[in-house]
Amino acid sequence: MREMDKAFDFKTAQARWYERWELAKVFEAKPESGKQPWSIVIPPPNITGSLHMGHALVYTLHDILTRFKRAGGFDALWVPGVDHAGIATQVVVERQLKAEGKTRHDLTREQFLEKIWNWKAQKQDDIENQLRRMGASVDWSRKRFTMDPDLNRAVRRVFVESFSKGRIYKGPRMIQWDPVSQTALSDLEVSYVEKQGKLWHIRYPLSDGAGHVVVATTRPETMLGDTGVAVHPGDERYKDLLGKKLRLPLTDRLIPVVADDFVDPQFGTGCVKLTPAHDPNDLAAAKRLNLESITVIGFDAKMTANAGTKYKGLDRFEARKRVIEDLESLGLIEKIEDYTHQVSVSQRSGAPLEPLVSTQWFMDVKDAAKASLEAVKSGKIKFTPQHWENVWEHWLNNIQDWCISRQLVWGHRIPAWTCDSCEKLHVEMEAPSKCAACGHTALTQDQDTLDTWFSSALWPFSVFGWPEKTEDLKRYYPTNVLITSYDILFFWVARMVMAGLTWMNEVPFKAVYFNSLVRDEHGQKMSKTKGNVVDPIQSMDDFGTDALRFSLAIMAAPGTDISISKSRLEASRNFCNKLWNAARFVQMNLTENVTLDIAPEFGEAEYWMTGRIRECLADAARAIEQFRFHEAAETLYHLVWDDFCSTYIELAKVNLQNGSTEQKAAILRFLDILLRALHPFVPFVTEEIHEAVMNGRLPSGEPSLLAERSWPENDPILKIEGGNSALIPKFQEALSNILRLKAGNSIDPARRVPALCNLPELSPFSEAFKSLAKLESMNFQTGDLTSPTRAIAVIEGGLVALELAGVKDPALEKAKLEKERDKLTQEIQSLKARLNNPDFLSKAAQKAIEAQQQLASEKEAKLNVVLGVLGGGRHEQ
RNA sequence: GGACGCGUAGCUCAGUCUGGUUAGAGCGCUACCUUGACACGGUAGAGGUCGUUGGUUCGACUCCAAUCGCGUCCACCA
Repeated sequence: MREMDKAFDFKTAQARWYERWELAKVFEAKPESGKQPWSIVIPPPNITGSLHMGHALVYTLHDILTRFKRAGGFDALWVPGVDHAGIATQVVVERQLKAEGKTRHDLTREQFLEKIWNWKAQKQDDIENQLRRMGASVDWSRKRFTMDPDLNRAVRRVFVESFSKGRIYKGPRMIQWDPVSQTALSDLEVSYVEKQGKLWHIRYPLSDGAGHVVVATTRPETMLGDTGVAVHPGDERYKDLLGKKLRLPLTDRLIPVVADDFVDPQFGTGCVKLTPAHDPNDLAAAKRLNLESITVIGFDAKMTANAGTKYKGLDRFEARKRVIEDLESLGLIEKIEDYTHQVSVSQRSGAPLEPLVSTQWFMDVKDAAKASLEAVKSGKIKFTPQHWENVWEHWLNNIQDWCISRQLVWGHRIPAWTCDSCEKLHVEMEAPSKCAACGHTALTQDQDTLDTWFSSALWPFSVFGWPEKTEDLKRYYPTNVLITSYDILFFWVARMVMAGLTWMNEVPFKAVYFNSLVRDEHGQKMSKTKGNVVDPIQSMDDFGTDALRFSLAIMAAPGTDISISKSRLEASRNFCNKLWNAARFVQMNLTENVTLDIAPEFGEAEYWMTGRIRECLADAARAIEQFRFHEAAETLYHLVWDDFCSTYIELAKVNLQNGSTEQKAAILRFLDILLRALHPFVPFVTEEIHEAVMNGRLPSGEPSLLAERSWPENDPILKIEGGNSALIPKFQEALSNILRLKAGNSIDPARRVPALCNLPELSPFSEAFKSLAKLESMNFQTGDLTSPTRAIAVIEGGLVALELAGVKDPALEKAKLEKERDKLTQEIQSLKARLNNPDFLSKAAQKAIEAQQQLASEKEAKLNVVLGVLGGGRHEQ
């Protein structure tokens, strides 16, 4: 039997245990076990990232669920993996190249890819080790990467079939173009930042010389591509201008004045310049009005030849300056206003985007969106918190075709080939050896790759080997729950549901839990610029993984943000230490013959403790099932600290030190149950204790690793009922009143005084009273205890007293009792008022009425006792 | 413009869905205690008219409405 240290040393425990678990393959799914499957897939972290608090939270919750289910008798599977993170990764590696003074164009596609693959291998290792540090009980034998060959096959399959069904198509459309990363983006990857800018009012002269119209714009350089000016059809001011031509300044073009409903006559001058090539609204209007589209800004964000020789080749922002200067010198600027407007930028690169018409691949997701909407409406997928269903509905109802092609090297290459000879497009699983149309053997594969989220969408079934009909797929799909953060509701969750319904004909998960945002100790969003980032790695180094996990879990109330702070981490560390020391105390008092299979001997304390455990385990299990992790953690926290440590161990100290083997066996059993219950939350400290205490005491056939043992709710010891459940709370009340009397009368806690109580049922605890309150004696006698030499306190159903000849402060005691009398009187008054109210009696539930009556009579009884003591007179018990 | 979340103790947060005792926790604070599991501990305390105003109800922190303050998302304004 190893001596336990005075404090839990998490540093050595952590690495040791993860290795042991992994070696024993505790976390590997066991399809052949005959157990019911339970599965969850990790939201694959980007290979660009390193562990932050958001991950730490998600992994903690995943792991609590997975370990809980594993212990609950399920064949629990948590699939780990990482995401290739297309743009993000390429941006990072290109930045590295830049540091070496190179660009990606100095390398061939293959060389560049090789560089990224090497980088990926390193990062993947890092991420996997971080998962291990978190204690994540993932099945490493099933780990996946979104660009694994199997997953690539799934991607190609979806692409090819979608194409053949017409759901994927290629064509020119307006997209958001990132001129820095040189790629198209989907609408979701665009964010809008507020910018202080100007609103330029520009005069466009009428071609007939009869004046001008004024248009307002935030982007003057686009005027070079204007092909019309629109006014509202009902706008009287411009009625006469309809159909007339304007001379577009700085060009030699004539453009028409046209009418369209989308114009707001109230805004600006009520005239809108139309630049169909560089604005989605203008493009839509131009289509309605049959206006042509002139591209004046190219993919490099420089002005094209269409912009005129004077501006051609200028960067768009440089061109803006020049256009304004030129207009000013022509006297065509009517006015310039300060104006705050939203500028679209790439979420990844931060570059200002350019709306451009470009030929890209798109996916029509309308049918899938409808089915996904239905899946949530019908309850096939349940959201926690539920209010995200509104957001879900709104987005899916307004969904647009998804631009899936990216002009990146890193990603799943689009399986499309064009015949070099006849230019026929072939979309196939494998490269065609020759063109099916003309027989030509030279074909060129599309250069583009797919949006990262394309492969992420397939994750819940691609990880199981789809499109092959694998055993894993059959067994573990659909998964039971998805835990992720709400900021990828559309990016990922929606697309997984759409893909799952389309390709598996079944939802990918039955529940979605949206985890909270982790903020700093003042509820501020963490950011590098603010410098308030709490690093999970640092937290684990300082306080231990268990402390980090427990802190996150106990704060994880659904739908609310989490504030992580040093003091919270300390509190959790202290909790782990408390558990450790309780175990240490138990362990140091156990002889070797005390084992878990010895039938325990029960006294009142054991009956009570059993009841508490039973209740708390049921509460905790229910809370976990409902994703109320904070409730589960808090329940167990108080079970350990208040019930087990403060109450039970104190009562059982005598037994623990001098009791029988059977009495000690009961204590051991309780500790064992607590370890099993806490293990999903704090796996390391519990496993470490388990080894130190249970080694050699486990029944034969019981796994020696705590990680393999069962959730304790069905432990036979918990079936034992009996005893008087009210006794221990009564004892606690009596004890704390005695302590209060000592403190209130300024008695040195160490000074032993005689005490009395008139509740004989508490007499079995007289030793406990004496040792816990440092009493000289504890006597029980019925009837009145009042006496001028005694300090008295009223408890439920009776009195406690301290013999304090000469020390007692009668005035103080009187004041205290009077205060209690007044409070009780007031409470009784309000209860009586309620109970005398005919409306209450006729309308309230019978149960509520009875509860109030019961309460009133309890308070009255107590008041009587207080009055009796105050009267100093005789008092019938 | 549309939708959603939050406002409870000095701080950070539970509780509100499902109305009914004296509204809880952790940290912090005050006093005392180094007692053989634990000072990462123990005991006793102080501290809240639950943002505001109305309404519903026998009864509101809880339900409804309005309002103020903070935050988020979606759409869009040339």
